[in-house]
Amino acid sequence: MQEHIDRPTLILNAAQSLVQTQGYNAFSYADIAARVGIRKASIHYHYPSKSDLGKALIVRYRTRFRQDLTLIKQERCNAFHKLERYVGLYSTVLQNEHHMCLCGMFAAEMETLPQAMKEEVQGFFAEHVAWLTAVLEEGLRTKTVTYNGSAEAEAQSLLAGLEGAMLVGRSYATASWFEAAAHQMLVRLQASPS
Amino acid sequence: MQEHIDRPTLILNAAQSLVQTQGYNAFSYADIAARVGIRKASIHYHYPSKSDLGKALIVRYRTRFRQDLTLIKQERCNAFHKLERYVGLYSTVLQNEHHMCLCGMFAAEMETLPQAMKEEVQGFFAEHVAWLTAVLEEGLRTKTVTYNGSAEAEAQSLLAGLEGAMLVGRSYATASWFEAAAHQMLVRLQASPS
DNA sequence: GTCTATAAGATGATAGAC
DNA sequence: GTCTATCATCTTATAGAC
Repeated sequence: MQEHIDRPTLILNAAQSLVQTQGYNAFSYADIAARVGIRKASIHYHYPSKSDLGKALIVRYRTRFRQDLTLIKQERCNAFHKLERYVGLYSTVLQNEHHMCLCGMFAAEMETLPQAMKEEVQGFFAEHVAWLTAVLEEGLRTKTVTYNGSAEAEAQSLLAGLEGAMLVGRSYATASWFEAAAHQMLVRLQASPS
Repeated sequence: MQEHIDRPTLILNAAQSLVQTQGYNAFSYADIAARVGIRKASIHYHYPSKSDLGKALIVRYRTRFRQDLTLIKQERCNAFHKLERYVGLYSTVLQNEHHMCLCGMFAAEMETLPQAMKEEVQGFFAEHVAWLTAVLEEGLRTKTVTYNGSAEAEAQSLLAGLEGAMLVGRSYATASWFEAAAHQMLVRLQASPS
């Protein structure tokens, strides 16, 4: 049942895992080569420079996340449940070998990244804030979500909370740190049934 | 009026700024040497290995932050205002050349750090959660702060929100990203006068 | 497409003169 | 304490054989 996975994908998989655990500046082509079982030169054939690889990493990550967001949006469930599902996406990332959000990690290293990568990272966050803002507005209308102030500010606050909870929670061995903080954010947003 | 600042301090200052903007793995002794105007070997005299330097960085950062927390705690103001002051500390760090929280940056790179540094980073966060938990409990008693659930979970959530708001906000050029998210967190915690 | 070989430069770190 | 000089190793990247 073992699927054939092409080289470029295997390289991206290894690279993504390395970025999410150690950061973009902390891994080398040698690390990927060791994990995939090929030579460094072969990686350069598929991704000539490290920034090409980095760019491809974010593009794929954004595409996958965009699909998840679209799926959640289409689900027949209320806005609060959509937020729960959204938080679940982050929980899943973290539970997978204590991975940090790829773009959260890139955000930390932002100043050292080539321009093409910076723009992708900014696009990721802008996209998520826009998605969250829409869901929060829907939640207010349908009275399944509660908050004060603008939906956009609340979206920024929630996104910040989740990225920060991954960041800090990852520095501890216990997985519960993230879960406690994230649960607190969700409960706060839940409208009490009237 | 120019004070004499000793070499070890000048080295720490340069190193701290480099970590807060680029990360621990992205700067080298050569970068510090260029900024301070000395040679690489001189840095090794004061801090033999990079991990010695890293450790000294966190110890100083924790000490300074601890002094700030003690000062805020002693102020004659209500618990909500203490939280405002706490948020102000992060705002100040970020406004200083878009610096990320030193320990937030280290948290991202956690897996690549030597054990001695890891423990310092964990200690930093544990200390802040403990301080926030106490203030949040006081706020609930004195009715200046409002939240549901345990004070500790709320403390984790706030700390995560602030670290995350710095992380994401820093990836944009605009300073307002952090301010909007942080303001949202504060307003949410403020008890309405009865 | 993948390999070996190699380049050119950066990295953390040390020895020893001053 | 700071310097020059040097080290071994690692880094991204390329040339060319297979």
